[in-house]
Amino acid sequence: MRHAMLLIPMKLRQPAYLILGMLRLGAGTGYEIKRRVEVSTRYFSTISQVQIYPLLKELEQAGLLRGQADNRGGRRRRLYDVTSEGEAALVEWIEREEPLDLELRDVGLLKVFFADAVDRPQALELVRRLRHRSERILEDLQQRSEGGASELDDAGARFPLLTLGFGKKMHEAWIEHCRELEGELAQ
Amino acid sequence: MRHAMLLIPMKLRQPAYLILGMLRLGAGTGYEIKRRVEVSTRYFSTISQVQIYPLLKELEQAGLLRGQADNRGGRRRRLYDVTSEGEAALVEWIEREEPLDLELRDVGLLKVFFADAVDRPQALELVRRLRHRSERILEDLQQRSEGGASELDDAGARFPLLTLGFGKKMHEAWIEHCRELEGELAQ
DNA sequence: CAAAGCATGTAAATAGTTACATGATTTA
DNA sequence: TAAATCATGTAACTATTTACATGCTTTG
Repeated sequence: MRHAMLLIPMKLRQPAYLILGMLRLGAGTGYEIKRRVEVSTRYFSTISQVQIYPLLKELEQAGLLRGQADNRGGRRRRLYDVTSEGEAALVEWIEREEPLDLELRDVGLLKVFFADAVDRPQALELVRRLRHRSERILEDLQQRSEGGASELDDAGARFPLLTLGFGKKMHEAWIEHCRELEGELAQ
Repeated sequence: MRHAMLLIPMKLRQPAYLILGMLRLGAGTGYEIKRRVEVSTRYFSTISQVQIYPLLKELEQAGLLRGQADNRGGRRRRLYDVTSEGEAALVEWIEREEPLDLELRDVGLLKVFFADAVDRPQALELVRRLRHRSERILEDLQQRSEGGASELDDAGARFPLLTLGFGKKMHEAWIEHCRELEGELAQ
C-alpha cells in the first residue's frame, strides 16, 4: 500500500518540455523563459508569452516545478525551478522512443513551387529574396555562436551551442542553392 | 457607377493560395488537392482534408474558382479549376512584397538543445536518430526527383521539381553535420 | 467479395496568435 | 523624466488536428 502519491507520468506536450528544459538551465520567471527562447531556440521551437504562465502553474501543481514568490519591490514576480520529478520527466522525454517530428513551413518555398505562374524576372527575384533571407538568418546565427555563448552554456551546458550548427549548415546550403538557381534563371 | 462587381482583392491566407496554386497545375477535386500536397509540398506546406472543402466553397463564391459537379456513377464529386481572377490572385500573392515567413519546428533539435540533461551515450543516440531521419527524408526526396517528376510538371511546370533541391541540400548538410557530432561525442 | 482507394462531410478539442491592459523598475 | 525593460495577465479570435461517419468504385 502506498501512502504517498504515485507520480503517473502525465502526458505533457512540447511547450511543457520547452519550459522544463529552459528552467533546468537555470531558475527563472515566465518572462525570462520567453526571453531565453527568443535568443536560443527561436529558429526551431517557439512559445508565446500567453502560453507560458498557465503552463507554469500546471507544472507547479504537478510537482514538476517549484515556484516561489520573489517580488522586487512592488513588482511581483514568481521564480521557478525544476524539481527532481521535473528533471526526470525531461530526461524521459529526451530519451523517449518516438518519431522526432520535423515540420517546416515555408511561404517562400511554396511561392517558388508555384512560380511557373509568373514570368522569369519575377521568379528570379523570388529566389533572390529567399537567398537574402537565408543570409540574414545565417548572420544572426553566426553572431550568436561568437559572442552569444553567454548565459546558457555558462552553466556547463554545451548542447545549446551545438544546435546552432544545424541552422548554419542549412542556410549555407540554401544560399549556395539559390545562387545556382539564380544563375540558371538569368540564363 | 459600376453595374458589375469590383473584385476587391480579398485577403486570403496561405491555405487558400495552396489550393489555388495546386488547381492552377490542373483541375481537380478536394481529394485530389490533398493528394497532390502529400506528394509534393508536404515538406514545406501542408493542409488537412478538413480545411479544404469549406475553403473550396469560399473560393468558388469569391469567383476565384469554378466548380462543377462531375459525379462518377453514384459517387458525387466536384471538380474545380481556377478562373482568371483566381490566377490573378495567385500571381499577386507570389509577387507580393511581404516577408517570406519561414518556420521550422523540430522536436529533434529541441531535444539536442537540452541534451546536457542526459548522459553521453543517450545524446549520441539522439544525434544518430536525427541523422537517420534526414537520411530517410533525403531518400524520399531523391526518389521523387527521379521517377516522380510525374503529373505535376507534365503540364509544363518546372518549378515544383526545383523546390526538391532545397530539401535535398538541407538534409545532405544535416547528415554531414550529424556525422561530425557523432564523431565528437564518441570521442 | 474483401480491401484499398475515392470523395465529402460533421463535431469537438486543442493549439496558437493578436491585441490589449496594467503597473512596477531601471536606464539614458 | 521619458523610454526601455521587467512581469503578468485577460479576451477574442483563428488555425489546426483528431476522430468519426458515410457511401461509392476499383482492384486483387
